[in-house]
Amino acid sequence: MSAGIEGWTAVAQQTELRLEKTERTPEPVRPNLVDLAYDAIKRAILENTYPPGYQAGEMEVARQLSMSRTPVHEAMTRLQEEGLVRILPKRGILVLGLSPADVADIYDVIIALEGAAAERLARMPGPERARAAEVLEVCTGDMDAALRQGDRPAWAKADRAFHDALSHACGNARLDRIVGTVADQLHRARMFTLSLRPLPTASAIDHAAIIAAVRAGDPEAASLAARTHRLKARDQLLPLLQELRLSNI
Amino acid sequence: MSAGIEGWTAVAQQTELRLEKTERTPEPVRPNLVDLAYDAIKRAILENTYPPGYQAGEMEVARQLSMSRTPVHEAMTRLQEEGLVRILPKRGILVLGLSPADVADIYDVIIALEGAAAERLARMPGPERARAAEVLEVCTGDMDAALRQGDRPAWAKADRAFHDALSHACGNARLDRIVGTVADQLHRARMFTLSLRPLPTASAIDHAAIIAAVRAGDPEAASLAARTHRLKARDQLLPLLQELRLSNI
DNA sequence: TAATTCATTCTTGCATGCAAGTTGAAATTT
DNA sequence: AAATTTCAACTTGCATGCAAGAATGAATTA
Repeated sequence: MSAGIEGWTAVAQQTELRLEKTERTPEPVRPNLVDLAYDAIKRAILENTYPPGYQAGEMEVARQLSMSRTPVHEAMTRLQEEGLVRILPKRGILVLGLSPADVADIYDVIIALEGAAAERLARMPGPERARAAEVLEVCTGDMDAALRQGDRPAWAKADRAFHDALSHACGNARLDRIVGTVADQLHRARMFTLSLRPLPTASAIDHAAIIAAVRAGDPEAASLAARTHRLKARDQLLPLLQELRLSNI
Repeated sequence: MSAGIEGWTAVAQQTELRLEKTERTPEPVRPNLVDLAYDAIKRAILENTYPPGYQAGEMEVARQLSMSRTPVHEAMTRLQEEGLVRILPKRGILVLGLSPADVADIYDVIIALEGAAAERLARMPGPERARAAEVLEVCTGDMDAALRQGDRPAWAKADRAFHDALSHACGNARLDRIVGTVADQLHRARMFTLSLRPLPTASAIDHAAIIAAVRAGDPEAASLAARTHRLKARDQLLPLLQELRLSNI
């Protein structure tokens, strides 16, 4: 499980958190404060504004978001369920880090589910497959473009878009949701090592293989390609994390 | 996604909900009311005390649990994330049903993840594999015993225990947690059709195959056996649900 | 009679109040 | 001086208060 760093000093003391509207929120017709708090805090964690080990009281976060404690409290509960923070009974929240073991676990889940998504996608009727393949190809194109310019953040964003599209297009909303949640957690680790890895030129080939299998309507091949792709990514990322000996991100 | 039944009459009007301690709760050193409410409501839904279409205000539920609205409110948010209820903006909560499509989606997720769990299990070092295999065998034994006595509920319970043990023993806490959540949702559908299905004598054989593959340390075979088992269950359950034309459970 | 408007009541979303529990340090003892 | 106890400030968990929004039904109009 997630291992937090107990004895850290709080770093992001007086940060101002923004309340922005994220896309993934279901249907925020009348946006409620809980969702706003949830999104803001989650973003702060994933973008390392709240680094692992950061400890804060609800009051403090509530002040930063200019709302009362109640919505923050609820948001924290949610975040704890996702494994991003731990609520220390009467001592506030602790932002958790990801150990290499955590990352490995997350990859297991993603590999299994994304494989299933690719398989499903390849089983869809032709027109839908073609449409999905086109979306995926656009993402891959964006990745190539970013790669040629050496723009790593843009590459990461396009890569993320590819994988989001993959699980989204498969038509299984639950699967999509779970993959999204788990991929969010991976995001931190990937961003952290983004500048340390060689430019991932191989990814484009992997993605092409997935797209081809989807186009061909070959579920087995699609699943295999998707899983292989993530496996390779995992085997590239994990040694880096262990080498860094940060042990936690 | 889950389709609720809009125009139902509330059935379980004055039910008294019990606050019992469930085993799955992480570490309830000092049990907080939110978890209590969450468990109680979830159990009520899964056991059909709150049937699909049941609509209730927070106040009402809070009274049944003899607590204030706040913990109930938080619990409802969690349950909505799991897809068990929908919060109707100012009209209370609606217990959702599972359409056959929902069940199919859930099976996709479980098949993928349980396959991964079995694979992981088969990759573990010998002693751990043996220990896990023994646990699994005990569950299978319980199933056989229940089957011989025609005790369907006992069989279902033992079957559940087998699958819980499988994902639990694989050592990936996140995977275990996700599978647990999703399997919970399946529980309703399975219980609903429990008396309508023929006695599932084939399950024992499937389980034996999984156990054998784990014992042999054959990840591929283990994964395949686990997935095949769930696939068969799905193909048996889904037609029944569609035939029942309840369309929602 | 049917449809529309209006008002009343109920319910939720969030803020705040209160009590229980925890932390950290001062004060006391050994 | 070290260890233990006591105490005060702070924080959370939950209850409650309040205001905004929605539903229901009455009253009015066509």
